[in-house]
Amino acid sequence: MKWNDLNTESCPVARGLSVIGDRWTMLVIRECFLGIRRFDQMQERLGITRHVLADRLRKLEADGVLKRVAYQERPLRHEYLLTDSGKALYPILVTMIEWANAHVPAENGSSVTLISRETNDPIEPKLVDARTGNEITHRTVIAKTAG
Amino acid sequence: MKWNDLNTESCPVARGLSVIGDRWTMLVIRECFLGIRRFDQMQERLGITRHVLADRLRKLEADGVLKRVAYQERPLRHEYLLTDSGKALYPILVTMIEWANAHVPAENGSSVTLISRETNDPIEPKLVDARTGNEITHRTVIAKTAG
DNA sequence: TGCAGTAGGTTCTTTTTAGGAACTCTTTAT
DNA sequence: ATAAAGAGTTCCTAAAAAGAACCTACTGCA
Repeated sequence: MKWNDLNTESCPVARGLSVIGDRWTMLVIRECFLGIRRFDQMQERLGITRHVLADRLRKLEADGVLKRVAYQERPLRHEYLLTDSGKALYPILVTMIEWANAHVPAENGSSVTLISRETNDPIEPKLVDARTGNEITHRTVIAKTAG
Repeated sequence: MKWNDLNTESCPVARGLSVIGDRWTMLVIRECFLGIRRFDQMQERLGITRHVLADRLRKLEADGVLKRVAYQERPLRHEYLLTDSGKALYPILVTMIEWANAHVPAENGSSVTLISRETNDPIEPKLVDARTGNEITHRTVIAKTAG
């Protein structure tokens, strides 16, 4: 199977990966959540090559995750903003942060944690079923294929 | 920045991606959650090349996500099982499924949804703070760099 | 008028990674 | 003795990413 066939798959994991399953894409998204909007700024912060960054931004725009918005004419300049679909990636980012903090040790001690914007208290992400409030684990939930 | 420098970064997003930020890795993990344990079975189901699959399994084992366990001697054969660290990836898989179902249309209508193992009811994943029960969104939570 | 600077790319060239197919090795099954 | 299963490895080609330089409007300044 070629990589590009993934997004035609019925499995949502494969479809999701066809958009964000790439070495750089989630880092670009991270920058967007941190308020970074411009090409050069992203390029410098990430250390990504300009070529690859241009490519990823194009793809993310095509996939409806980012939108390219002019912030000035003459010369025409654009910035990249998260769409609603892009903002909806936040839970993925948060669960990744949580997993990595717990399971991938940083080589230098420092790290990044999540805190409440209101109270400054650290938060402890947990995935629950909105209907019942029960925690979601691989023991309580299964995937089901629907026609 | 080279890809391999990512895992030394203090950002947990980058560290997480150094393990799972790859075209195939989460699909291999998906197979594991579906109970697939053997090389040939994974290879056939995924359509991945044997070469790349062998490489990914080696890396996942090195990163402590999978463990390689002998299920027979003579000839010696191994199977791949999720470690605790690997099982802890389940919330990432679930949030990805949820996002893709909402934001990446399948080209053929069919899809996969999550249901409760007990009641068979569909579940609706939601990320909350375990301490307060409040939903986590990019408006309520920020990242903080520590030490 | 000309020169430097800024923003957002594109064009090379070289290295890495992936795809595709065939081959190996060990052991049981026919 | 021959074939098949299971888990890879080898080799060779094609696609992507790294790295650096270059291009195209402008603006501001001397």
